[in-house]
Amino acid sequence: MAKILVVDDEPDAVELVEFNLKSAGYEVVTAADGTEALKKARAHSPAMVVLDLMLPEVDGLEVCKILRRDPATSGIPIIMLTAKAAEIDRVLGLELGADDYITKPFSPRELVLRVKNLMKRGKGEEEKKDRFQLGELVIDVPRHLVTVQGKRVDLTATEFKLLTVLAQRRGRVQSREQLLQDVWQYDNLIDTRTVDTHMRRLREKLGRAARYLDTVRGVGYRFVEN
Amino acid sequence: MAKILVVDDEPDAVELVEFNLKSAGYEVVTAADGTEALKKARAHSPAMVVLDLMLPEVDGLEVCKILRRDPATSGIPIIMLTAKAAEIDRVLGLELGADDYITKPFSPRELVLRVKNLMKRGKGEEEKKDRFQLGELVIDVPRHLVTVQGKRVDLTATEFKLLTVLAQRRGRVQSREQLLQDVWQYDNLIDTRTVDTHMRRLREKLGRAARYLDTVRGVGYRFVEN
DNA sequence: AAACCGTGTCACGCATTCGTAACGGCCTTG
DNA sequence: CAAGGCCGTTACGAATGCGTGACACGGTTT
Repeated sequence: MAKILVVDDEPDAVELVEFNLKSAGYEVVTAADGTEALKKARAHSPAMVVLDLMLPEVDGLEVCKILRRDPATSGIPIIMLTAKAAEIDRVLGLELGADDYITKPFSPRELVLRVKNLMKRGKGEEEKKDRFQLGELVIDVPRHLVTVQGKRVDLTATEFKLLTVLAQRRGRVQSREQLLQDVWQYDNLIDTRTVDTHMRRLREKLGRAARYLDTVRGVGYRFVEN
Repeated sequence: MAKILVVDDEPDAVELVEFNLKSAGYEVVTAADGTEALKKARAHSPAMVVLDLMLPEVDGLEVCKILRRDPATSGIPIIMLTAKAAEIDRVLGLELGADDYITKPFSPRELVLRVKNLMKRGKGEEEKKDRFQLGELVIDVPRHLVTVQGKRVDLTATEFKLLTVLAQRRGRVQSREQLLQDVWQYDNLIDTRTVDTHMRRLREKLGRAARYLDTVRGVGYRFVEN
């Protein structure tokens, strides 16, 4: 999942944020001061930065500006943590373009919500297909609808996700582990054979359209290319 | 590129918005009060208006209404700037049809994103409907009125918003989190199960028309397509 | 003050869905 | 041809998701 850089000089604050973001399924990198933050931002190129305004030596504002100036990091969304509401205007408004802010003390849930929100917004720009059509099989992601020969097929949430993940990677074989990652998220506690069962249910429901789902013995599963 | 009219009485705010929109490649015209805004809207016929709600003399709501009434300007998309989340309902819902809103303080990048978004939608010709009719169910958004089989149904503000959000995205499944975002607005940290409760109340009040509201297990809710 | 309304949360129970184990067939390999 | 892995299939207990009723809280009305 996405990697997030958390910058704060108070270890307690870092830990709090880290714990909650990890619970939400994000990977977390931390830094305790401005220079370390800049170094790690370049090294890890995180998907987002959560940045405390008050930092020793190089403060948050500086870090923000520098990140924005460097083309390698200028695209990374930044959420500012600030103690004073009065500073908000400067943070958001002025030359440094933070994308959102949270005033301390903040609720962990709120933080996670804002992070998710920003993540989604960022994705909006990259194009991802939300509709697939192969012969008699149609997959409509936003409508959560699958039809075979015009007839609606009722899939459960996991079946649907499994199908779309395979469809999005059409032609490429996906190992069971890969599928567990992408369909079941990071729940690695699951038996790989579970995938088989779901594939079976999926094929059963798809009927004749099941022929688009290949089994690659010893490797995994694949959605046929055309 | 497209021309955008920015209306705000605080010079700092205007400058901020202007700078960011220009950076994004738009041409910008500014106005500091309502009458100036109306004058410039007619003179330049901009492709979009970014309009502060709080203005001296003629306020943003008035400007919005007048722009909508005049055929020469009624087609121009309007983005409202507002300080209070509570005002959002009035802005979007009621007699004046603003196309989007941003609460202050806002991130410049968010503003630009929304502007781009609206620009695209204008081209896409997807118009936001303010009246829905599906069999015996009629939803009149500007009038805040819902009828089933000609009989009026009293909905609370949240119920109504929930219904209209679903209706506007007819056919597409909306996750609980999505609905919390769009119905309950940003600031709230609400349990996702709350959505269920409101759905239940909504269905109860809608009676037989409740069949238009699908539950998609493991995913969210959906207003049926036809 | 009392009553009411709109709202958010909780707990319970049911139905569906999920994950796993077990078995048996098929393909591969030697 | 036999053995061993790999996969499809079946069945079943566990877990989950959702609808529902009840309740608490704050704001407004009576």
